[in-house]
Amino acid sequence: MTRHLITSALPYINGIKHLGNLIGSQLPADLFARYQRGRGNEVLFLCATDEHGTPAELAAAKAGKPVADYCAELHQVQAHIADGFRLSFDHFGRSSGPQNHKLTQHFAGRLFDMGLIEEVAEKQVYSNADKRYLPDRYIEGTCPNCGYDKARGDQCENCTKQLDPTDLIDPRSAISGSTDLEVRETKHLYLRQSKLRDTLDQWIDSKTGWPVLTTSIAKKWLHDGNGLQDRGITRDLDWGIPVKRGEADWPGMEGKVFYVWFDAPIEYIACAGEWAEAHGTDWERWWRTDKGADDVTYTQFMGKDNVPFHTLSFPATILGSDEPWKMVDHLKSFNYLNYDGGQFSTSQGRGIFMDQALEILPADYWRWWLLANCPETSDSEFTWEQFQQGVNKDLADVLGNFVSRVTKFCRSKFSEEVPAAGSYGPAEEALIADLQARLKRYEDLMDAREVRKSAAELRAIWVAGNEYLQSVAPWTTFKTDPDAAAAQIRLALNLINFYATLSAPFIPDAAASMRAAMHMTSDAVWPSDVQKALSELEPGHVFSVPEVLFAKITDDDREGWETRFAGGRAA
RNA sequence: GGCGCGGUAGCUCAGUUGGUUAGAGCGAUCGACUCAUAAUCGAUAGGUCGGGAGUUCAAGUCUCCCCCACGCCA
Repeated sequence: MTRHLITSALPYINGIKHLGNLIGSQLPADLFARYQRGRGNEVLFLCATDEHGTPAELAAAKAGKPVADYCAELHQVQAHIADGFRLSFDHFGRSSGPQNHKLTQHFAGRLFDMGLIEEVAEKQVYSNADKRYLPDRYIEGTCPNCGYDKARGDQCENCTKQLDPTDLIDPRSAISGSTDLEVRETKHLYLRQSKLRDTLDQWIDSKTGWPVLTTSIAKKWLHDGNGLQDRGITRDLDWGIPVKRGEADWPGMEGKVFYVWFDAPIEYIACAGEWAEAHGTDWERWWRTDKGADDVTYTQFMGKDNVPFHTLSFPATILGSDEPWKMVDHLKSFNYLNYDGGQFSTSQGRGIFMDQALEILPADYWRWWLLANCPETSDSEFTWEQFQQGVNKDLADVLGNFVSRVTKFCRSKFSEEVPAAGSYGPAEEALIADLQARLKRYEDLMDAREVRKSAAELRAIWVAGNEYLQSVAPWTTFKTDPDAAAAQIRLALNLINFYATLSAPFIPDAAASMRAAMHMTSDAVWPSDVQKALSELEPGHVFSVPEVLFAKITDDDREGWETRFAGGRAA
């Protein structure tokens, strides 16, 4: 039995995520977690909300709530929706939790001791009206280059010129519009990750089997221009983890907090602590190589925008601490899912959001289509027509209808019991051999975290059942040799169970329905031996004809949704 | 502008270290079957592999240039 630590990139707290966010990290992570559990391996699957930073503060202010209350509320909302999508986190934590406070402060102190943190004095824009320092992108003004009057302090979106806030003409706060701004000098901590460049470079070189996307992004940041740059890890904000050196105060850093990118990945570890606390168990055997985590395989899932933090910043934090923390073994990154010719956009409310998706269809529909079409090697695209076609064909026609035709045939010609007569012959042996080979391919692809190809192989396994039925044609056999037909349908009934177990990582609800229809009460066991698995249902075993597993998406449904989701999301 | 990932059948995508007639699913057409959610199964058609040049006995697969789309630029 192997042990798998699995984390999904942490969704930011300021609202409900869209399907592009879902397929970029949480859903493939869940697929892998469910698969590994299905194989009988030990899994710890963690995720959490990423709660600190200016956007959270602003969202809370907009909602008229204290930021802590706002985050607590949105955490519940996100947890509920995650549950709706059947994301099987062992723990869904919060980066604002006490464990993360302590651990983040520990890492900062440790990095300081190792000479990897320095204090830097820098100038920042302070808004008297907002009573806060403004991040560059929250300062607007006229671009000195092109005259665009809504240029941001980091870059002009019109002419793309990169700017400093002080370059702007007539700068104003993007939050309040106030022009009562002043430049103040403030001190911040910088993580000297440039000192770790060679270490990180070698570490990444030692990894094989990572997506090209992952390594190419990491390498670019390591070698581009002047190489890896040091980064500020503190901010002048109220909402965050107070800057401390371990448990001690940090002179000169009073009133400052750690920057969100520093504390968020540390939550991966703290989240295990939260989980352990809730279950009265030990988390260090998952995270400390000196305490049993040596045999853990750690896989991270994330969208490509998160790759630099996971390949460089977070490893710099861990390696820099010179403590025996578990490092990531496999870093699976995804491209973006587009929506109908453009991007999904949280800020513009463009696309389909997780709560809306669940309002119109069961989770399995989304899980299947998103995983089978995930943006694995390049950006991919969601269109309603393709979604409708894909779901109807794969789930309703190929899999769902298979269950229907088999159970209903048996009920009408025999009974709602597994028929006993006849025995498996050459056709059945051939099918079993074929399935054994396909199962091996499926396992290999799933082990390699090849999402699309795994879905394609699973679908081919479903198709094999239809091919078999079509070739042996029990409805014809029945007329001349009912015993042979009985054996054929006995095999087909067993296939339903077989499919349920294999498909559960993709479509857990439907898989459960299939097992329930077959009156399976024990936990599913991975069907490593196909021959054995297809004899699991004994003659006389009672089953039920289930409700339609997947109702089809009609053209009317599709057109209605196309219209409903054509505009932005109503605020 | 720099860099990154792509540009393969109508659509969505596979194509190891260059090597026999470039593959899959969907869609389309034709046929088979009738147990089933008008489902299933089979067959057929469809590509000068973005464009050009080069290396090679041989390039979708390597080199150079160009075009297009998307993304990143702390």
